Amino acid sequence: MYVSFETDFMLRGPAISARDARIAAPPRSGFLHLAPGQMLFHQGDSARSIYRVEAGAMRLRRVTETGRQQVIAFGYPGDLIGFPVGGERTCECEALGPARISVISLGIGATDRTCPFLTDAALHEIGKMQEHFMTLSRKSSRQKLASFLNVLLRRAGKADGDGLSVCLPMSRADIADFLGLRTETVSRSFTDLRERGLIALPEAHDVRILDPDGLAALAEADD
Amino acid sequence: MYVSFETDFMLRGPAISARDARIAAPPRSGFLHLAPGQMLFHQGDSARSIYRVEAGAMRLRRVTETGRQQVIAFGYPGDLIGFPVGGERTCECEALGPARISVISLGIGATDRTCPFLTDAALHEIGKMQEHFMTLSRKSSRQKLASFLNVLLRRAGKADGDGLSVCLPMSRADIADFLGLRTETVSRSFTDLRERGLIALPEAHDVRILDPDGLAALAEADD
DNA sequence: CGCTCGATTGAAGTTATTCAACAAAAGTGG
DNA sequence: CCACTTTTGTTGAATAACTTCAATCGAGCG
Repeated sequence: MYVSFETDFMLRGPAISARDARIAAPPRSGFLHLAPGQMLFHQGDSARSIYRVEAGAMRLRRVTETGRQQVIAFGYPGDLIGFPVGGERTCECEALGPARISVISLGIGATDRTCPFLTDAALHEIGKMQEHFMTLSRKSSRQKLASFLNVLLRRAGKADGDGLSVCLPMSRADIADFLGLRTETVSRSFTDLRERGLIALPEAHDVRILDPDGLAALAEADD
Repeated sequence: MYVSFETDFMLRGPAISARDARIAAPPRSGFLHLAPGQMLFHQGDSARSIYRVEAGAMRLRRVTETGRQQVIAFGYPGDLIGFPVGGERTCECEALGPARISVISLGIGATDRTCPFLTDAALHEIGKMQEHFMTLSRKSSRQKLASFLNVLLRRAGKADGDGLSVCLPMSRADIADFLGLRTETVSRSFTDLRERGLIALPEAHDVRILDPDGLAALAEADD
């Protein structure tokens, strides 16, 4: 979950491209049930699989040699996570709450039918990451938060009475780390959006979206 | 070119993984010679190929529906650029100076030998983009610039007498856009690095690296 | 030679961060 | 189940950082 609305691909499974209808869904070698805080994988783990989030939410975080940390993405149902680079996981992944994960084995052969699937998935991942670049740069703190909530709304928004609401399974610190801000700034931005009448915060991890259009407009605004 | 030091992969060509030695270099259907400012492709172009920069430098820029622009990456010799997502280019690409580009056709079949190549390339691209996330977030302007110069030094650094130098084919505005800053801030950061004795600027587009270790230390510092 | 564009610098204004205090929620152990 | 501790979230005030607006400088070009 970066800042992308292209959920169709991930939710429906791999695209069956017209130019090769033989591409099928990849084999799933099993399901995992994770407890809150449980690690799915660590940075540097050798890997021959990727994962699909089936339920719950995951946090992907990358750490540099110097100890600098950065939340790279959040994994929501339908998201593929854990793309191995050079046969290794490039970040660590932790469950934010109870989560169900399906394992997609990448097999061993180059002509394996998983290859086109993996290629397509990796290319879509690139597109989603590019979207996230647009959010990280040149936006104010409240615009970043508005963008973030906007994406979450489309990915995990639920009808709530006559309105919409989003649950935030991650901490303020996680959100701050993801958006390149401090937790205090995130907190202030939440307050800001609330005072502007765009959202309501019945609880810290439960956001009611009062003005979806206004939120989207703020997220994409040029000023 | 994001913020990655993993140049080996790109420079040597596709990795010949031990588990499938049949993976070969992809077919190259031709070379292109671009003039300064010439576009290689536009956002939204349909695509069945990727490109490899052979000489020169390219700028990749993404534009939103609202007109917001963002420099996503720079393409240096050895870099693969133009990964199509859903059969379309997701950004526009312009030559920063005279450039030579090789075209890598992605063929039409799923079992084509280009698939493992493309998969590997896309996965490496993901890793490089993750590195760039580390630079965009939570770094000061001079740390961002130091990181940028540090990468350029490793990608395009040349021995210059008894020292090192880097040529910057892009404008200050491009650098600012890439790092999520303003041109004035980039300019001030250059001055800052110069006054700290880390670099010298004989000309605006010609940087001498006086203290490579100090530059690298600043780029990764926690303070 | 004069023009234009890109780069730099200055000063003021805005925004985010830092440090600190407090409040609220979650976890712990009796 | 309640008191206690710890963690997490919010808010305030001061500082630092980046941006904005404006002016200047210099290189490239007609």
